[in-house]
Amino acid sequence: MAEQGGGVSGTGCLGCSLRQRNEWCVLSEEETRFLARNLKKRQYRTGETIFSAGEPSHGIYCVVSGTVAIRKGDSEGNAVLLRLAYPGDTLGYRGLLLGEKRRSCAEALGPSKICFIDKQTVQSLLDRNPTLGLQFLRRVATDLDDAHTKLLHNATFSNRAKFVHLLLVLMNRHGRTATDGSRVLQLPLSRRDLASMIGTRHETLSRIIGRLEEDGIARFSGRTVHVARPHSLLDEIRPTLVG
Amino acid sequence: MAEQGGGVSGTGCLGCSLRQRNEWCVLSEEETRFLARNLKKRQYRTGETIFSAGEPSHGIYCVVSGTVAIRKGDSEGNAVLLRLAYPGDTLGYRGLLLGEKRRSCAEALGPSKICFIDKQTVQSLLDRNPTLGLQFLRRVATDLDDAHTKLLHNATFSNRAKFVHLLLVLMNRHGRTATDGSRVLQLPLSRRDLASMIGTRHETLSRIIGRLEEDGIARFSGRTVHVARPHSLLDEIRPTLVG
DNA sequence: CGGGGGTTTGAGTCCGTTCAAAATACGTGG
DNA sequence: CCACGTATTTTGAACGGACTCAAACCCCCG
Repeated sequence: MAEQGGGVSGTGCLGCSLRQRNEWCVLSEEETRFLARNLKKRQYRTGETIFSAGEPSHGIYCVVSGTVAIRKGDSEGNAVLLRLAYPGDTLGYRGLLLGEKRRSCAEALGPSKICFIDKQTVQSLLDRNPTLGLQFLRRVATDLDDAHTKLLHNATFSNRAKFVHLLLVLMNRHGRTATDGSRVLQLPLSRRDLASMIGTRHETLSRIIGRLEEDGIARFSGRTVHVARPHSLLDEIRPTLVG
Repeated sequence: MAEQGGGVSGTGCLGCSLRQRNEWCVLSEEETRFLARNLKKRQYRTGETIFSAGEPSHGIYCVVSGTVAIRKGDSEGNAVLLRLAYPGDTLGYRGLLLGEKRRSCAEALGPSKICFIDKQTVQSLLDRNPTLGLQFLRRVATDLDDAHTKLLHNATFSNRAKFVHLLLVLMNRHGRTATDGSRVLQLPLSRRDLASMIGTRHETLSRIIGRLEEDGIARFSGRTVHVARPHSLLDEIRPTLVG
Protein backbone atom coordinates (compact mmCIF):
# COMPACT_ATOMS: atom_id res chain seq x y z
CA MET A 1 0.00 0.00 0.00
CA ALA A 2 2.68 2.44 -1.00
CA GLU A 3 1.90 6.14 -1.05
CA GLN A 4 2.68 8.62 -3.79
CA GLY A 5 5.82 10.05 -2.28
CA GLY A 6 7.44 6.79 -1.31
CA GLY A 7 6.06 6.60 2.21
CA VAL A 8 4.19 3.55 3.49
CA SER A 9 1.09 4.31 5.49
CA GLY A 10 1.12 2.99 9.02
CA THR A 11 4.89 2.85 9.38
CA GLY A 12 5.42 6.63 9.55
CA CYS A 13 8.90 7.93 8.85
CA LEU A 14 10.51 4.52 9.28
CA GLY A 15 8.97 3.34 6.05
CA CYS A 16 9.53 6.61 4.27
CA SER A 17 11.98 5.94 1.50
CA LEU A 18 12.92 9.63 1.44
CA ARG A 19 14.61 9.20 4.77
CA GLN A 20 17.54 7.55 3.05
CA ARG A 21 18.24 10.61 1.01
CA ASN A 22 17.99 13.51 3.42
CA GLU A 23 19.37 14.69 6.73
CA TRP A 24 17.08 12.48 8.81
CA CYS A 25 18.97 9.37 7.73
CA VAL A 26 21.26 9.65 10.75
CA LEU A 27 18.43 9.15 13.23
CA SER A 28 18.23 5.87 15.12
CA GLU A 29 15.12 3.75 14.88
CA GLU A 30 13.91 5.05 18.21
CA GLU A 31 14.56 8.65 17.25
CA THR A 32 12.77 8.10 13.97
CA ARG A 33 9.75 6.78 15.83
CA PHE A 34 9.86 9.85 18.05
CA LEU A 35 9.95 11.99 14.93
CA ALA A 36 7.03 10.09 13.40
CA ARG A 37 4.93 10.59 16.54
CA ASN A 38 5.52 14.32 16.60
CA LEU A 39 5.09 15.39 13.01
CA LYS A 40 2.00 16.47 11.20
CA LYS A 41 1.50 15.34 7.66
CA ARG A 42 -0.78 17.39 5.49
CA GLN A 43 -1.94 17.58 1.90
CA TYR A 44 -1.63 20.92 0.08
CA ARG A 45 -3.58 21.89 -3.01
CA THR A 46 -2.08 23.55 -6.08
CA GLY A 47 -1.11 27.12 -5.34
CA GLU A 48 -1.61 26.73 -1.61
CA THR A 49 0.78 28.57 0.67
CA ILE A 50 2.89 26.51 3.05
CA PHE A 51 4.40 29.47 4.85
CA SER A 52 4.71 33.20 4.19
CA ALA A 53 7.40 35.81 4.66
CA GLY A 54 7.14 37.70 7.91
CA GLU A 55 5.46 35.03 10.01
CA PRO A 56 7.25 33.44 12.97
CA SER A 57 9.12 30.16 12.46
CA HIS A 58 7.35 27.47 14.43
CA GLY A 59 9.06 24.52 12.80
CA ILE A 60 10.38 23.01 9.61
CA TYR A 61 8.76 21.27 6.70
CA CYS A 62 9.73 18.14 4.83
CA VAL A 63 8.45 17.60 1.32
CA VAL A 64 7.06 14.09 0.84
CA SER A 65 5.59 14.52 -2.61
CA GLY A 66 5.01 17.32 -5.09
CA THR A 67 7.01 20.39 -6.04
CA VAL A 68 7.38 23.50 -3.89
CA ALA A 69 8.48 26.99 -4.91
CA ILE A 70 10.54 29.11 -2.53
CA ARG A 71 10.09 32.81 -3.23
CA LYS A 72 11.57 35.93 -1.76
CA GLY A 73 10.15 39.39 -2.26
CA ASP A 74 10.91 42.96 -1.28
CA SER A 75 8.79 45.81 0.00
CA GLU A 76 8.11 47.10 -3.49
CA GLY A 77 6.31 43.98 -4.64
CA ASN A 78 9.21 42.52 -6.61
CA ALA A 79 9.81 38.85 -6.09
CA VAL A 80 12.17 36.16 -7.31
CA LEU A 81 11.80 32.43 -7.24
CA LEU A 82 14.86 31.31 -5.32
CA ARG A 83 14.57 27.59 -5.87
CA LEU A 84 12.31 24.60 -6.24
CA ALA A 85 12.02 21.95 -3.56
CA TYR A 86 11.30 18.29 -4.21
CA PRO A 87 10.48 15.17 -2.18
CA GLY A 88 13.13 14.72 0.47
CA ASP A 89 13.93 18.41 0.74
CA THR A 90 13.65 20.16 4.07
CA LEU A 91 12.26 23.68 4.12
CA GLY A 92 12.31 26.52 6.58
CA TYR A 93 15.36 25.53 8.58
CA ARG A 94 16.91 28.97 8.30
CA GLY A 95 14.20 30.80 10.19
CA LEU A 96 14.01 28.08 12.79
CA LEU A 97 17.74 27.81 13.43
CA LEU A 98 18.15 31.55 13.70
CA GLY A 99 14.94 32.01 15.65
CA GLU A 100 13.81 34.59 13.15
CA LYS A 101 10.70 35.26 11.17
CA ARG A 102 10.39 33.71 7.74
CA ARG A 103 12.13 35.70 5.06
CA SER A 104 10.80 33.74 2.14
CA CYS A 105 7.56 32.03 1.34
CA ALA A 106 6.78 28.54 0.11
CA GLU A 107 4.00 27.58 -2.25
CA ALA A 108 2.89 24.19 -3.51
CA LEU A 109 3.14 24.15 -7.30
CA GLY A 110 0.95 21.07 -7.50
CA PRO A 111 -0.84 18.74 -5.08
CA SER A 112 1.81 18.06 -2.42
CA LYS A 113 2.19 16.10 0.78
CA ILE A 114 4.32 17.86 3.34
CA CYS A 115 5.28 17.00 6.90
CA PHE A 116 5.58 19.64 9.58
CA ILE A 117 7.96 19.21 12.51
CA ASP A 118 7.59 21.70 15.32
CA LYS A 119 10.39 23.57 17.01
CA GLN A 120 10.40 21.50 20.20
CA THR A 121 10.71 18.24 18.32
CA VAL A 122 13.57 19.53 16.18
CA GLN A 123 15.34 20.90 19.24
CA SER A 124 14.88 17.65 21.08
CA LEU A 125 16.27 15.64 18.19
CA LEU A 126 19.24 17.99 17.79
CA ASP A 127 20.01 17.59 21.50
CA ARG A 128 19.77 13.82 21.40
CA ASN A 129 21.69 13.32 18.18
CA PRO A 130 24.43 15.87 17.47
CA THR A 131 25.07 14.21 14.13
CA LEU A 132 21.76 15.58 12.95
CA GLY A 133 23.12 19.09 13.38
CA LEU A 134 26.11 18.21 11.24
CA GLN A 135 23.79 16.82 8.58
CA PHE A 136 21.92 20.09 8.52
CA LEU A 137 25.22 21.88 8.37
CA ARG A 138 26.14 19.96 5.24
CA ARG A 139 22.79 20.66 3.71
CA VAL A 140 22.97 24.40 4.38
CA ALA A 141 26.55 24.53 3.13
CA THR A 142 25.40 22.90 -0.11
CA ASP A 143 22.54 25.37 -0.45
CA LEU A 144 24.97 28.21 0.16
CA ASP A 145 27.23 26.97 -2.59
CA ASP A 146 24.25 26.74 -4.94
CA ALA A 147 23.32 30.31 -4.12
CA HIS A 148 26.90 31.49 -4.77
CA THR A 149 26.97 29.67 -8.08
CA LYS A 150 23.72 31.37 -8.99
CA LEU A 151 25.19 34.74 -8.11
CA LEU A 152 28.10 34.05 -10.42
CA HIS A 153 25.81 32.96 -13.25
CA ASN A 154 23.53 35.94 -12.84
CA ALA A 155 26.49 38.23 -13.09
CA THR A 156 28.19 36.63 -16.08
CA PHE A 157 25.58 34.81 -18.20
CA SER A 158 23.26 36.45 -20.70
CA ASN A 159 19.56 36.08 -20.12
CA ARG A 160 19.41 33.56 -22.90
CA ALA A 161 22.20 31.48 -21.41
CA LYS A 162 20.60 31.69 -17.97
CA PHE A 163 17.31 30.44 -19.36
CA VAL A 164 18.94 27.60 -21.25
CA HIS A 165 20.75 26.66 -18.08
CA LEU A 166 17.47 26.69 -16.21
CA LEU A 167 15.93 24.47 -18.87
CA LEU A 168 18.72 21.97 -18.38
CA VAL A 169 18.17 21.91 -14.63
CA LEU A 170 14.41 21.47 -15.03
CA MET A 171 15.02 18.80 -17.65
CA ASN A 172 16.89 16.74 -15.08
CA ARG A 173 13.90 16.72 -12.75
CA HIS A 174 10.90 16.96 -14.98
CA GLY A 175 12.15 15.76 -18.36
CA ARG A 176 11.57 12.52 -20.20
CA THR A 177 13.57 11.03 -23.03
CA ALA A 178 11.57 9.96 -26.06
CA THR A 179 12.37 6.91 -28.15
CA ASP A 180 14.10 9.03 -30.78
CA GLY A 181 16.46 10.58 -28.26
CA SER A 182 14.63 13.91 -28.11
CA ARG A 183 13.58 15.18 -24.73
CA VAL A 184 10.21 16.40 -23.50
CA LEU A 185 9.72 18.62 -20.49
CA GLN A 186 6.59 19.60 -18.60
CA LEU A 187 7.34 22.98 -17.05
CA PRO A 188 6.18 23.15 -13.44
CA LEU A 189 6.17 26.96 -13.59
CA SER A 190 4.50 29.88 -15.29
CA ARG A 191 6.52 32.11 -17.63
CA ARG A 192 6.38 34.78 -14.97
CA ASP A 193 8.07 32.50 -12.46
CA LEU A 194 10.58 31.30 -15.02
CA ALA A 195 11.41 34.92 -15.78
CA SER A 196 11.85 35.75 -12.09
CA MET A 197 14.24 32.82 -11.70
CA ILE A 198 16.61 34.32 -14.24
CA GLY A 199 16.05 37.88 -13.05
CA THR A 200 14.20 39.34 -16.01
CA ARG A 201 10.66 40.31 -17.11
CA HIS A 202 8.18 37.88 -18.53
CA GLU A 203 8.02 39.84 -21.79
CA THR A 204 11.74 39.41 -22.25
CA LEU A 205 11.45 35.71 -21.54
CA SER A 206 8.75 35.45 -24.19
CA ARG A 207 11.12 36.90 -26.74
CA ILE A 208 13.94 34.62 -25.65
CA ILE A 209 11.62 31.65 -26.09
CA GLY A 210 10.66 32.94 -29.51
CA ARG A 211 14.30 33.18 -30.51
CA LEU A 212 15.06 29.68 -29.21
CA GLU A 213 12.25 28.39 -31.43
CA GLU A 214 13.54 30.35 -34.42
CA ASP A 215 16.96 28.85 -33.89
CA GLY A 216 15.49 25.37 -33.72
CA ILE A 217 16.81 24.79 -30.20
CA ALA A 218 13.45 23.95 -28.66
CA ARG A 219 9.74 24.01 -29.34
CA PHE A 220 7.38 25.49 -26.76
CA SER A 221 3.71 24.77 -26.53
CA GLY A 222 2.06 25.90 -23.34
CA ARG A 223 4.03 24.30 -20.54
CA THR A 224 5.40 21.56 -22.75
CA VAL A 225 8.89 21.87 -24.17
CA HIS A 226 10.36 19.65 -26.87
CA VAL A 227 14.11 19.55 -27.42
CA ALA A 228 15.05 17.57 -30.49
CA ARG A 229 18.79 17.62 -29.95
CA PRO A 230 19.49 17.80 -26.20
CA HIS A 231 23.10 18.55 -26.93
CA SER A 232 22.12 21.84 -28.55
CA LEU A 233 21.23 23.19 -25.11
CA LEU A 234 24.69 22.43 -23.80
CA ASP A 235 26.26 24.04 -26.83
CA GLU A 236 24.36 27.21 -26.03
CA ILE A 237 26.03 27.61 -22.67
CA ARG A 238 29.64 27.25 -23.70
CA PRO A 239 29.71 29.71 -26.60
CA THR A 240 33.21 28.97 -27.80
CA LEU A 241 34.91 26.29 -25.84
CA VAL A 242 36.47 25.15 -29.07
CA GLY A 243 40.04 26.22 -28.93
CA MET B 1 51.08 44.44 24.53
CA ALA B 2 47.91 44.21 22.50
CA GLU B 3 48.13 43.18 18.88
CA GLN B 4 46.47 44.85 15.96
CA GLY B 5 43.49 42.54 15.68
CA GLY B 6 42.57 42.43 19.32
CA GLY B 7 44.65 39.43 20.27
CA VAL B 8 47.13 39.47 23.12
CA SER B 9 50.41 37.76 22.43
CA GLY B 10 51.19 34.88 24.71
CA THR B 11 47.62 34.10 25.65
CA GLY B 12 46.60 32.69 22.26
CA CYS B 13 42.89 32.43 21.50
CA LEU B 14 41.89 32.92 25.13
CA GLY B 15 42.95 36.54 24.98
CA CYS B 16 41.59 37.07 21.52
CA SER B 17 38.77 39.54 21.77
CA LEU B 18 37.35 38.27 18.50
CA ARG B 19 36.39 35.05 20.20
CA GLN B 20 33.45 36.81 21.82
CA ARG B 21 31.95 37.60 18.49
CA ASN B 22 32.24 34.45 16.43
CA GLU B 23 31.36 30.79 16.55
CA TRP B 24 34.30 29.87 18.80
CA CYS B 25 32.70 31.62 21.76
CA VAL B 26 31.02 28.39 22.82
CA LEU B 27 34.31 26.62 23.47
CA SER B 28 35.31 25.95 27.07
CA GLU B 29 38.59 27.30 28.41
CA GLU B 30 40.20 23.91 27.93
CA GLU B 31 38.91 23.55 24.40
CA THR B 32 40.08 27.03 23.59
CA ARG B 33 43.57 26.15 24.81
CA PHE B 34 43.45 23.05 22.63
CA LEU B 35 42.48 25.27 19.71
CA ALA B 36 45.29 27.71 20.46
CA ARG B 37 47.87 24.92 20.52
CA ASN B 38 46.78 23.58 17.16
CA LEU B 39 46.34 26.64 15.02
CA LYS B 40 48.84 28.42 12.88
CA LYS B 41 48.81 32.18 12.79
CA ARG B 42 50.33 33.85 9.80
CA GLN B 43 50.72 37.30 8.31
CA TYR B 44 49.61 37.90 4.71
CA ARG B 45 50.75 40.73 2.51
CA THR B 46 48.51 42.85 0.33
CA GLY B 47 47.20 40.87 -2.61
CA GLU B 48 48.46 37.59 -1.23
CA THR B 49 46.32 34.51 -1.80
CA ILE B 50 45.00 32.66 1.25
CA PHE B 51 43.48 29.80 -0.71
CA SER B 52 42.54 29.18 -4.33
CA ALA B 53 39.65 27.51 -6.12
CA GLY B 54 40.27 23.87 -6.97
CA GLU B 55 42.67 23.03 -4.20
CA PRO B 56 41.72 20.53 -1.47
CA SER B 57 40.27 21.82 1.80
CA HIS B 58 42.74 21.09 4.57
CA GLY B 59 41.19 23.33 7.17
CA ILE B 60 39.49 26.61 7.91
CA TYR B 61 40.75 30.14 8.36
CA CYS B 62 39.87 32.77 10.92
CA VAL B 63 40.52 36.41 10.13
CA VAL B 64 42.28 38.19 12.98
CA SER B 65 42.99 41.48 11.27
CA GLY B 66 42.69 42.96 7.82
CA THR B 67 40.13 42.58 5.05
CA VAL B 68 39.75 39.51 2.85
CA ALA B 69 38.00 39.18 -0.51
CA ILE B 70 36.14 35.97 -1.38
CA ARG B 71 35.94 35.48 -5.12
CA LYS B 72 34.32 32.90 -7.31
CA GLY B 73 35.14 32.42 -10.96
CA ASP B 74 34.11 30.24 -13.86
CA SER B 75 36.01 28.41 -16.55
CA GLU B 76 35.82 31.34 -18.94
CA GLY B 77 37.76 33.70 -16.73
CA ASN B 78 34.77 35.59 -15.39
CA ALA B 79 34.81 36.22 -11.68
CA VAL B 80 32.67 37.91 -9.08
CA LEU B 81 33.55 39.13 -5.64
CA LEU B 82 31.10 37.28 -3.43
CA ARG B 83 31.80 39.04 -0.18
CA LEU B 84 34.35 40.67 2.07
CA ALA B 85 35.52 39.07 5.28
CA TYR B 86 36.60 40.97 8.38
CA PRO B 87 38.21 40.20 11.74
CA GLY B 88 36.22 37.49 13.48
CA ASP B 89 34.98 35.93 10.26
CA THR B 90 35.66 32.28 9.56
CA LEU B 91 36.52 31.28 6.00
CA GLY B 92 36.55 28.05 4.10
CA TYR B 93 34.10 26.07 6.19
CA ARG B 94 32.05 25.00 3.18
CA GLY B 95 34.79 23.02 1.51
CA LEU B 96 35.87 21.49 4.79
CA LEU B 97 32.39 20.45 5.94
CA LEU B 98 31.52 18.95 2.60
CA GLY B 99 34.96 17.40 2.14
CA GLU B 100 35.22 19.06 -1.24
CA LYS B 101 37.76 21.13 -3.04
CA ARG B 102 37.61 24.90 -2.67
CA ARG B 103 35.13 26.50 -4.99
CA SER B 104 36.16 30.06 -4.27
CA CYS B 105 39.39 31.82 -3.53
CA ALA B 106 40.39 34.20 -0.78
CA GLU B 107 42.78 37.12 -1.14
CA ALA B 108 44.07 39.55 1.45
CA LEU B 109 43.12 43.08 0.40
CA GLY B 110 45.62 44.57 2.81
CA PRO B 111 48.15 43.30 5.36
CA SER B 112 46.20 40.68 7.29
CA LYS B 113 46.70 38.25 10.16
CA ILE B 114 44.89 35.00 9.69
CA CYS B 115 44.76 31.82 11.74
CA PHE B 116 44.61 28.41 10.13
CA ILE B 117 42.92 25.49 11.84
CA ASP B 118 43.48 22.10 10.29
CA LYS B 119 40.83 19.52 9.57
CA GLN B 120 41.72 17.21 12.44
CA THR B 121 41.51 19.98 15.00
CA VAL B 122 38.14 21.17 13.71
CA GLN B 123 36.81 17.61 13.68
CA SER B 124 38.07 17.01 17.17
CA LEU B 125 36.44 20.18 18.46
CA LEU B 126 33.17 19.37 16.72
CA ASP B 127 33.18 15.94 18.34
CA ARG B 128 33.92 17.29 21.81
CA ASN B 129 31.50 20.18 21.68
CA PRO B 130 28.35 19.66 19.59
CA THR B 131 27.31 23.23 20.29
CA LEU B 132 30.13 24.34 18.02
CA GLY B 133 28.38 22.64 15.13
CA LEU B 134 25.19 24.50 15.89
CA GLN B 135 27.14 27.75 15.97
CA PHE B 136 28.49 26.99 12.52
CA LEU B 137 25.00 26.11 11.44
CA ARG B 138 23.75 29.52 12.50
CA ARG B 139 26.64 31.18 10.73
CA VAL B 140 26.06 29.34 7.46
CA ALA B 141 22.33 29.97 7.67
CA THR B 142 23.06 33.68 8.00
CA ASP B 143 25.41 33.60 5.05
CA LEU B 144 22.78 31.77 3.03
CA ASP B 145 20.24 34.44 3.82
CA ASP B 146 22.71 37.11 2.76
CA ALA B 147 23.25 35.31 -0.52
CA HIS B 148 19.50 35.04 -1.12
CA THR B 149 19.04 38.72 -0.39
CA LYS B 150 21.78 39.47 -2.88
CA LEU B 151 20.05 37.33 -5.49
CA LEU B 152 16.88 39.33 -4.96
CA HIS B 153 18.71 42.63 -5.20
CA ASN B 154 20.57 41.60 -8.33
CA ALA B 155 17.30 40.68 -9.98
CA THR B 156 15.33 43.78 -9.02
CA PHE B 157 17.70 46.71 -8.46
CA SER B 158 19.23 48.81 -11.19
CA ASN B 159 23.00 48.89 -11.41
CA ARG B 160 22.97 52.35 -9.93
CA ALA B 161 20.84 51.25 -6.97
CA LYS B 162 23.03 48.19 -6.46
CA PHE B 163 26.14 50.33 -6.35
CA VAL B 164 24.59 52.83 -3.95
CA HIS B 165 23.57 49.92 -1.76
CA LEU B 166 27.12 48.62 -1.87
CA LEU B 167 28.42 52.05 -0.90
CA LEU B 168 26.14 52.04 2.13
CA VAL B 169 27.41 48.63 3.22
CA LEU B 170 31.04 49.65 2.76
CA MET B 171 30.35 52.90 4.58
CA ASN B 172 29.30 50.92 7.66
CA ARG B 173 32.64 49.14 7.79
CA HIS B 174 35.10 51.56 6.32
CA GLY B 175 33.42 54.95 6.67
CA ARG B 176 34.09 57.83 9.02
CA THR B 177 31.81 60.68 9.95
CA ALA B 178 33.35 64.17 9.66
CA THR B 179 32.58 67.00 12.04
CA ASP B 180 30.09 68.53 9.60
CA GLY B 181 28.06 65.33 9.35
CA SER B 182 29.41 64.35 5.95
CA ARG B 183 30.91 60.91 5.57
CA VAL B 184 34.23 59.81 4.13
CA LEU B 185 34.97 56.33 2.87
CA GLN B 186 38.22 54.66 1.92
CA LEU B 187 37.32 52.01 -0.62
CA PRO B 188 39.12 48.72 0.07
CA LEU B 189 38.57 47.62 -3.53
CA SER B 190 39.44 48.46 -7.09
CA ARG B 191 36.72 49.64 -9.49
CA ARG B 192 36.98 46.31 -11.19
CA ASP B 193 36.14 44.47 -7.98
CA LEU B 194 33.38 46.91 -7.13
CA ALA B 195 31.91 46.33 -10.59
CA SER B 196 32.07 42.55 -10.18
CA MET B 197 30.25 42.83 -6.85
CA ILE B 198 27.24 44.37 -8.54
CA GLY B 199 27.51 42.17 -11.60
CA THR B 200 28.54 44.68 -14.24
CA ARG B 201 31.61 45.86 -16.19
CA HIS B 202 34.09 48.33 -14.85
CA GLU B 203 33.32 50.74 -17.70
CA THR B 204 29.68 50.81 -16.69
CA LEU B 205 30.64 51.42 -13.08
CA SER B 206 32.80 54.34 -14.16
CA ARG B 207 29.80 55.93 -15.82
CA ILE B 208 27.59 55.28 -12.80
CA ILE B 209 30.19 56.99 -10.62
CA GLY B 210 30.28 59.89 -13.05
CA ARG B 211 26.53 60.27 -12.84
CA LEU B 212 26.53 60.10 -9.04
CA GLU B 213 29.01 62.99 -9.05
CA GLU B 214 26.93 64.97 -11.54
CA ASP B 215 23.91 64.50 -9.31
CA GLY B 216 25.85 65.69 -6.28
CA ILE B 217 25.35 62.41 -4.43
CA ALA B 218 29.03 61.69 -3.84
CA ARG B 219 32.50 62.82 -4.83
CA PHE B 220 35.06 60.24 -5.89
CA SER B 221 38.80 60.76 -5.88
CA GLY B 222 40.84 57.61 -6.31
CA ARG B 223 39.68 55.28 -3.58
CA THR B 224 38.33 58.08 -1.42
CA VAL B 225 34.61 58.83 -1.44
CA HIS B 226 32.97 61.88 0.11
CA VAL B 227 29.26 61.92 0.78
CA ALA B 228 28.04 65.32 1.89
CA ARG B 229 24.48 64.29 2.73
CA PRO B 230 24.52 60.62 3.81
CA HIS B 231 20.75 60.56 3.59
CA SER B 232 20.93 61.11 -0.15
CA LEU B 233 22.25 57.57 -0.56
CA LEU B 234 19.25 56.13 1.23
CA ASP B 235 16.93 58.24 -0.89
CA GLU B 236 18.49 56.69 -3.97
CA ILE B 237 17.43 53.19 -3.01
CA ARG B 238 13.75 53.81 -2.33
CA PRO B 239 12.88 55.64 -5.55
CA THR B 240 9.37 56.71 -4.65
CA LEU B 241 8.29 55.53 -1.25
CA VAL B 242 6.36 58.78 -0.95
CA GLY B 243 2.61 58.22 -0.88
C1' DC C 1 62.14 57.47 -17.43
C1' DG C 2 59.53 53.71 -19.19
C1' DG C 3 56.44 50.12 -18.32
C1' DG C 4 51.97 48.22 -16.77
C1' DG C 5 47.81 47.88 -14.44
C1' DG C 6 43.90 50.44 -13.38
C1' DT C 7 40.61 53.96 -14.81
C1' DT C 8 38.09 57.05 -17.68
C1' DT C 9 35.90 58.34 -21.90
C1' DG C 10 33.91 57.76 -26.58
C1' DA C 11 31.06 55.76 -30.35
C1' DG C 12 28.27 52.28 -31.99
C1' DT C 13 25.41 48.39 -31.27
C1' DC C 14 22.66 45.22 -29.01
C1' DC C 15 19.75 43.89 -25.43
C1' DG C 16 16.27 44.58 -22.10
C1' DT C 17 12.72 47.39 -20.34
C1' DT C 18 8.43 49.88 -20.48
C1' DC C 19 3.89 50.69 -21.81
C1' DA C 20 0.24 49.20 -24.46
C1' DA C 21 -2.71 46.10 -26.82
C1' DA C 22 -4.04 41.82 -28.71
C1' DA C 23 -4.36 36.86 -28.36
C1' DT C 24 -4.60 32.78 -25.92
C1' DA C 25 -5.50 29.60 -22.08
C1' DC C 26 -8.12 28.68 -17.85
C1' DG C 27 -11.73 28.07 -14.45
C1' DT C 28 -16.30 28.96 -13.00
C1' DG C 29 -21.02 29.03 -13.17
C1' DG C 30 -24.94 28.74 -15.94
C1' DC D 1 -21.11 21.81 -22.96
C1' DC D 2 -20.80 26.49 -23.71
C1' DA D 3 -20.33 31.38 -22.39
C1' DC D 4 -18.10 34.44 -19.82
C1' DG D 5 -14.60 36.78 -17.07
C1' DT D 6 -10.00 36.49 -15.61
C1' DA D 7 -5.23 35.58 -15.77
C1' DT D 8 -1.52 34.52 -18.57
C1' DT D 9 1.13 34.94 -22.60
C1' DT D 10 2.51 36.95 -26.82
C1' DT D 11 3.59 40.76 -29.78
C1' DG D 12 4.63 45.60 -31.05
C1' DA D 13 7.11 50.08 -30.86
C1' DA D 14 9.89 53.36 -28.58
C1' DC D 15 13.16 54.22 -25.30
C1' DG D 16 17.04 53.77 -22.31
C1' DG D 17 20.62 51.21 -20.34
C1' DA D 18 24.45 48.29 -20.68
C1' DC D 19 27.91 46.02 -23.45
C1' DT D 20 31.78 45.89 -26.77
C1' DC D 21 35.76 47.59 -28.70
C1' DA D 22 39.02 51.00 -28.66
C1' DA D 23 41.84 54.69 -27.33
C1' DA D 24 43.57 57.90 -24.13
C1' DC D 25 44.74 58.89 -19.49
C1' DC D 26 46.56 58.36 -14.87
C1' DC D 27 49.33 56.82 -11.25
C1' DC D 28 52.39 53.88 -8.96
C1' DC D 29 56.55 51.20 -9.08
C1' DG D 30 60.57 49.48 -10.73
